[in-house]
Amino acid sequence: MRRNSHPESEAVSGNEHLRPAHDAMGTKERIQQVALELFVVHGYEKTSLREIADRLGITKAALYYHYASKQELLKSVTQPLIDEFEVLVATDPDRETLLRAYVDLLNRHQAVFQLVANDHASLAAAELVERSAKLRRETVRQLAGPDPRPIDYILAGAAFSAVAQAFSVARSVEPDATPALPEGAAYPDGQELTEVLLAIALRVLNPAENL
Amino acid sequence: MRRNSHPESEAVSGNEHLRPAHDAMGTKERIQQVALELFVVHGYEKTSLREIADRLGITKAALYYHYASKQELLKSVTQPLIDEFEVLVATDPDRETLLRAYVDLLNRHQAVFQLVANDHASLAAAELVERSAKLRRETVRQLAGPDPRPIDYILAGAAFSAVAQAFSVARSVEPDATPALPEGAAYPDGQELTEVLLAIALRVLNPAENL
DNA sequence: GTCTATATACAGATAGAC
DNA sequence: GTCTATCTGTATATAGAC
Repeated sequence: MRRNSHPESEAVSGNEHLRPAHDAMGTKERIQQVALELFVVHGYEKTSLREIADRLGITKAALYYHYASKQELLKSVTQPLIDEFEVLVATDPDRETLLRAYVDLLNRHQAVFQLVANDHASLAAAELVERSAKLRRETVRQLAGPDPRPIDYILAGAAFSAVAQAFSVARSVEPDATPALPEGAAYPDGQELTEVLLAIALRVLNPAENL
Repeated sequence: MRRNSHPESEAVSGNEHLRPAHDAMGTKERIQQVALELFVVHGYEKTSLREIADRLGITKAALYYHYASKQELLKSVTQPLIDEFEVLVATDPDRETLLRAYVDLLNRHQAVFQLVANDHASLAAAELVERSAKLRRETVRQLAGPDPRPIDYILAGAAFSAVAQAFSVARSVEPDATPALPEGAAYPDGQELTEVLLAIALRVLNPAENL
């Protein structure tokens, strides 16, 4: 990968005002933040670097100082979630631990989840199609339990998806797609929401005998 | 490149006054079919008209004889599913009827579901963001039952999503994302699959008291 | 109904000044 | 670290011949 220079170290050189790692890091993070927002709304392919730059009040060329390409910018946005998820499944946790950790991931990487779940094109551009498929395969396998029958895989997939969707409703990720709540009513959140999501998953994961 | 100027379908040439567009229908449908396949795999924005034309053995310009724009082609592909879905929810069916009809929709419009579920950009380009949000809102409302509390909406969303995901696993819509089955094992299909999906939904939709 | 050729637009990306 | 200016590729869409 090509690097123009190291913005973090250069600012400390002279007698300028303090513009340490702070400034460069701040810009990179603001770029990621704006890019993520636009990717989620318009999709990766439909979002142009011009649009990102305009929103930030800079030019396209300035973007290229921070990221070598549009693809690199996308990867930098999706990487933390994928890496964390892979570490999680690699520990081969039990059902409940896995589900709780998954809900924690949903909470901390909400927007990135929304992006990769709704925009396959961004998965492809980030070269994550295979890795994310493997993640889903592994998660389903762990949820399906030992000696799974076909129906157990179906239930595991359903439970996995139900948790994410229930989270999406409770956190109003797509407000237009959910009925409005009456005055005074509110969705559970925090630890209470985690318990609800866990309970939903366990409902689905009940043994298949009575199907 | 193929230069055949008369594809087929002279069978009804005596009936132009009754079915004037019949000649073009075959070609139009082949275009839709190829377009849908490519949209699903690469996403709407990443699929070029050149790619569609090449796959059909014609040129881009020929495409424009059949569809006024790329957007019109997309709309013609997504319209049948959306229209049918809207008719369905407009009948305000009971839970079980709705779920069975939904599974029927999944079966008959599998690829279109896959497209709009995984590619928000195509929803936007087809100007279906609002309509599909309303469809989901209405479906969730009907699944949540009368006098729903917040938790009932959460359960309804979870159940809705669980059915689609369970269907996707059982029909191996994304084979790489599902663990391989052992020799001789197979997923349920047809009426049996419908019953399984219904049972999963009803598991989730159980009253919320024991959450 | 399909072709060749082209108009037009805008995307991602680079060069070099400041 | 950001700018202006530009290169290059490719996309949608159109014009007009056959």
